Amino acid sequence: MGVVRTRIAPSPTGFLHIGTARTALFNYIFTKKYQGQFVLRIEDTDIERSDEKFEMDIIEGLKWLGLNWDEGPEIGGDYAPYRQSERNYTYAKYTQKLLDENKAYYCFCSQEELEAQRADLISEGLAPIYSGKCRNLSKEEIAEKLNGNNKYIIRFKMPGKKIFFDDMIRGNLEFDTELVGDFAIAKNIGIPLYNFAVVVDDFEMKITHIIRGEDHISNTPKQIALCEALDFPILQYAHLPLILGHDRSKMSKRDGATSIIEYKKQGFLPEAMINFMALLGWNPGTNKEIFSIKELEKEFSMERIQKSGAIFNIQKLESINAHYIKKMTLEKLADLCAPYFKKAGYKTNDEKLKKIIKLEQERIKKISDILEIAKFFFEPSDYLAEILIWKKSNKEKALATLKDVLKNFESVADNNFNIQNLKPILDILTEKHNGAGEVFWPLRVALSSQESSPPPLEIAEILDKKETLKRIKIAIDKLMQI
RNA sequence: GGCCCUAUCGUCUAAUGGUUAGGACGGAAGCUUCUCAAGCUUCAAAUCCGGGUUCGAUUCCCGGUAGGGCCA
Repeated sequence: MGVVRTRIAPSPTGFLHIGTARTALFNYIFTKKYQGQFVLRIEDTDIERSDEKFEMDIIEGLKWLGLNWDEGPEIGGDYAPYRQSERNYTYAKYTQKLLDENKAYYCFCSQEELEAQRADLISEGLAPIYSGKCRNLSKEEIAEKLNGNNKYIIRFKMPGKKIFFDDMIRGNLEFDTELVGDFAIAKNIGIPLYNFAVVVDDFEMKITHIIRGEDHISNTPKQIALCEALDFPILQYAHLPLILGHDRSKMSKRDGATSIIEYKKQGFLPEAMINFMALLGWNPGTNKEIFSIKELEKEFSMERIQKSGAIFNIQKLESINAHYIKKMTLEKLADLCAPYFKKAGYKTNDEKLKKIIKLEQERIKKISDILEIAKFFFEPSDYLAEILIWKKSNKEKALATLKDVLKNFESVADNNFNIQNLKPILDILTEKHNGAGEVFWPLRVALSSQESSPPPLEIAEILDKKETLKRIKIAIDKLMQI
């Protein structure tokens, strides 16, 4: 394969959603595999709907995922600018060329007229294409209408023929352009419409491979026809299957976050997102499921991309995320968790934090889970006295064991208050009270204020002697009141 | 409405013209000194339908059906 140049070309009319992120990923790993260049181009031709905040979100999201580009709006490159709104002179040049060569024409048909035609054609069961009314206006007619300030658009003269292309994922695809008709390419000389701007930019930016969503398949024949008219080379196309919502339709808000940054906020790790997205539509052909981005760069192949759409399944994402959390070093995980405690107003130190993280590491699926699952270390919550009683036990026994534990713990020196020294005590009490449940359960609930938690001694050590005794006393008081 | 794409457990997917149709997530059960989590073991769960081609089709072909996409 020669030089590979790819691009991700999002419109800043919305946040970076999972589909665009996944397309970016496939472009990125494909490009890296062939040591090519990856370009970010902002397609902001729709000025009304484009917003800088969306562009920022897109850039932030891609960077967070680690999908760095070699050329783009904020870093420049040989083919700058990389924002379509700044490239009007380029589009104007090619629009004029098509007009001069009689490959495009002014169309003065009104919106109402066009819609009426469409409706007619559809009701007759025909393809809703443009009639070609303005195709052969004379120079005089055009000049007259232009002078008369008539509203117009510029249409491309679609050659009536079949267009074939070889999709890297789907194989040979054939389209009859008779069924497409003369489509609009520009609102004005310098104001291009989607298909035209894409073709011009991909040529100007020397893109070689277009890897994009399946939703662009039917745009491809239009773009190829434009390439032919402009004497541009035909590029390699690869159309990725779509990411679907729970009901197999397009992803909507209730199927997941609107922005990739939302996943970051929810505590997903970028490496998990990458891994998950890669598996949505691609597989290595082996049972291996965990891939770093570097491994993907090596093992990725277009041949193994799926043809059918994939439903976005957050549980799978969570399980992959949990995997990466388990593999993470304590230091790194602590760094990621610390802000959640800080935000909640809990003061901690490195040592305590690491102990907590070590204990909870295998219990969280997302970083954000840490606060909910570990806040009891900082402040006990109120709980029902009844939950102190083990299901196979009763109030009297719970009270007796807690009192016993309290008495024995009190005798341990402050600086010896750790698992190692506490365990023998619990072993003796377990024997004395006929079963681990009789001792572990009430103590654990007393320390954690909840029915499910890590084991009691691990908690006690982190809490320290003073806090442990305090919580046991509270539990005893609670039991006495029922 | 036209055109295009797609079809394997609930989900993501593997496989091959001949397999007990494999794995993962999720689910169920069990084991692991109380609970949770993790880990391990086990179980349930799929080739859309109908025709061909073939000794044999989940796989190749055709037609349906369903879903999706684009055309505004």
